[in-house]
Amino acid sequence: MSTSGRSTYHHGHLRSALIAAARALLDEGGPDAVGLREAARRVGVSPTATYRHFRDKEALLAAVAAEGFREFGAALAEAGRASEPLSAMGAAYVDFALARPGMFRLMFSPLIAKGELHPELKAAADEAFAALRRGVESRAADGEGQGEGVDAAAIAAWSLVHGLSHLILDGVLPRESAQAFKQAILTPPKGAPDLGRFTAPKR
Amino acid sequence: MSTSGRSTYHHGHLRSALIAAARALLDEGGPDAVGLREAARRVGVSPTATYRHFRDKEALLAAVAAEGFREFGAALAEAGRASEPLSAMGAAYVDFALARPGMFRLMFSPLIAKGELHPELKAAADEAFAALRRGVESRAADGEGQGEGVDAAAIAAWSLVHGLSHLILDGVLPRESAQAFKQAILTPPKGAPDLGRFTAPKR
DNA sequence: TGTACATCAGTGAACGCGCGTTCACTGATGTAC
DNA sequence: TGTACATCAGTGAACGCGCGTTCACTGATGTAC
Repeated sequence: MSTSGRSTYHHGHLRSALIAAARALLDEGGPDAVGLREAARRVGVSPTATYRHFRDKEALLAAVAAEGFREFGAALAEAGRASEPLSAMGAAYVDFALARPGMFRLMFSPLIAKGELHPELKAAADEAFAALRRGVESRAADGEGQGEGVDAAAIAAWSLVHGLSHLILDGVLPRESAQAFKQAILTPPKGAPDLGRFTAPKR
Repeated sequence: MSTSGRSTYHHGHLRSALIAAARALLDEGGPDAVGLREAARRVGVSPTATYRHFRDKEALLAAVAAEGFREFGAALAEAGRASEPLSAMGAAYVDFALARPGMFRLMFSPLIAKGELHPELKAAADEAFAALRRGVESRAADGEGQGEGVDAAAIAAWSLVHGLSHLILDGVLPRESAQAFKQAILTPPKGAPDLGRFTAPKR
């Protein structure tokens, strides 16, 4: 029952407890603030115990990021069921980034990009991105630009929300205006940006 | 003459040499790889000597980032003189990010965002952003959406190139396709995304 | 033209810190007979 | 129903590392007279 005042020698849910601790550190100080020792300390366990559950620090980070991608993907998928999927997903994207900056950064950190080493992470990330793509495709379907244009449209839309998220997160754009920005940018006042017009890139 | 095999007790250009070393570290391993000790080591000087020229590590990073912003601003300003300023500037933005990932990351790192503490950095950043804004304004001027729309348009265009840069840098989108992406996204095939149509956000 | 001396730009040793990881270990659990 | 024993999940001490920063210092430079 108590997390810190553990009385039994065996923890019981150490793996998930470590992930939770790592997430807390992530929230507090970003990816750089996550450490095996500190996570173990918070859980009330020796640093060594960590290695029962994770091969190394990177494995812990990968597990955390995988959780993040699963939640991210779920949020995007749900937004995709709205009446205006594209703008709802864009809003969901930015909301996620602003609500969990540390997690967002970790998810897109280059450390984690070595996907092959962490299949669980790769799967979760792939699915989140697939949800994103589905949203753009649904939109392109009732516009004119199909096939070719979809890739570029997806990339443009993705870049837009991703960039907006980062600019706010990094303190370049004011945080308070996030809502206004989102609405202004994501709900075109009719006849405005059709992102499905471009030619597709190679891949 | 020789940088490493220094014979004189006094270095002569230690400040700029440290900045250069820090830039090299930045290129090699990103912001986290920059350290006072390592920079000093590369210049062939004791760690302590650093403190003659920089109050602390953050001051060194700020000086480096300021250089980055000056070069960034110059590149943007030059692109702004092209026949299609907006797309030229977008291309210049992404080029800069891809050519100097470490610098780009440092420039937008939250550590540095405490602008007030580093006036030189703040000035350089402000000017770069002003150049960016001028580009968008020039475009909005010959379209219909003026005044109100400019802020949102600038933010949208900025978000687009910023997000694209990050997605490529982070290995989410393939690097090889950068050129194709840039062209597809930034040179609208006529009648496509007019980013000047939105209502302006609060600030 | 020479010299005293303040100022400037470095040195070298040391501090405390927190980190990831390895080692040999011990306490708890659960399964086979 | 009890017991032997393999397996599992932890402990505790130690490793080497590199970091930012401070201290008291010394060598070089340049200026005033």
